[in-house]
Amino acid sequence: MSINIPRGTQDILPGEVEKWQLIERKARELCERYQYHEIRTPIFEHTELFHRGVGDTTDIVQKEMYTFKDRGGRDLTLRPEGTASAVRAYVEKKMFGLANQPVKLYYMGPMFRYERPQAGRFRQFVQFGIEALGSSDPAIDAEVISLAMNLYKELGLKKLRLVINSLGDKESRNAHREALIEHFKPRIGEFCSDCQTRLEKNPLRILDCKQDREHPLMKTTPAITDFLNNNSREYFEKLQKYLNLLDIPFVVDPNLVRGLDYYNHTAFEIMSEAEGFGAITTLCGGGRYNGLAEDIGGPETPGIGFALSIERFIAALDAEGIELNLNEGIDCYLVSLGEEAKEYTVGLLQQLRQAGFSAERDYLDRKIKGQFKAADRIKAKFVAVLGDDELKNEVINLKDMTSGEQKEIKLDSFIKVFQELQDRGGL
RNA sequence: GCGAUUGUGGCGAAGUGGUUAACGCACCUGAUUGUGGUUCAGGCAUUCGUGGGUUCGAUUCCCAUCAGUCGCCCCA
Repeated sequence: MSINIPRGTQDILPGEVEKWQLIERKARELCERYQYHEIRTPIFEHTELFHRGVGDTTDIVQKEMYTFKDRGGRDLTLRPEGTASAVRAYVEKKMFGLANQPVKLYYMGPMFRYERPQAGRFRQFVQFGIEALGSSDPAIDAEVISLAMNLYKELGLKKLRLVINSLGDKESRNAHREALIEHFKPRIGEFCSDCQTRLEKNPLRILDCKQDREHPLMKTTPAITDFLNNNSREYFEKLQKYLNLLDIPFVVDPNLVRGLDYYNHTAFEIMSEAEGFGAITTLCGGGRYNGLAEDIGGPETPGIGFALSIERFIAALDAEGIELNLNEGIDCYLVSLGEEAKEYTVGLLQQLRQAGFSAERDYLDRKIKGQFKAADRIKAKFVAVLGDDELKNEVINLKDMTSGEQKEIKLDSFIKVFQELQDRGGL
């Protein structure tokens, strides 16, 4: 029996990996423009970090973590998300003391959650995320959102839906929480068992329940918007003003509740509205997490960020039928006939590559026909044929594969002629 | 954790309780002894996911198991 890939993981093969590379390149380039700088943190952390950072009541911590003990008995966990690590590093490396403030970071890499895989959900998946630490200006909330939106747009996504909400500050949240409990308590028996346990632990999550969506009480829930104190309300209004200023369309959804405990004030989600997308449409999620740094043992620090999955990004591109501009094809394929010519093309191939061209040759002792087929298959723009005749006359036959034209070129000037050819774009 | 569904060559996909398991694509060879994308002819499964059972006989029936896919919960 051969061994196969672990459940919920993927091999990304050549042909598909180019999409990843393009998105990764775009993301880095965009971060550069926005002045977010990469941070690389370990793929595993002390389990405690996620208990404190992500929150004990979350599904992630309760049932989705890859937790293990190392040989020294340390309790470690493969990171299920990126924010906790980034903030841990921020605190541990005392980045709050840097001259450059706010601290703007980005990361890209694999995350791990033990879940049943389905469309858009994996056990190992790749997130790109950014974090802005040290500013509580709603303008930076807008900046964070705009970076995500721009990344999607620059790669061609159109069917996007940005949903925002405010969870308010601590005071607002508590007031809302009390109101929710009061609202649901009298008839909580009519709700699903999950919601019944949510009532005391985290009543906000009831709003997210899909099972009880039709219950009459769900239509009259006290909205967080009505419980925002002046400070929170003002913050939310400013954010909306900035989003309008940036021409970023959005809808306010008072029921938007993010699954992680650390969020307050701004919460947002970007979803794909493409037809034929799977059941999971969330491409990107994020929000403000003032207080998280403190929970981890650092100074009081405001922060905001998002995370998006590359897998879902690609799924959205595919769903919208967007062809990425991946440069395909190689510059030159060398066909050789006979042992002597073959030896010669080994050197020629090297020269082409050193001159900056993508070039390939046959390594399977194929006949000329087979070599041409191979050249065609990898979309060679040109094929250079070197046989005994050419070698004798010190020439090489260069064929333009799009036009079919063929020309004899002096062997010793081949690289130079080939270079000139590129500027003209053909024979 | 729960549910549905699928598992036949490199890929897609028929099929039947019984000597040789369709077909398409891809690939290889030749027609064309040094020129690709077209055509034609040939070639390409000694595990029909794995293990067990029923049977004279199972790829087809039953059970178990593993894996994939999709959905629920929740999330990126």
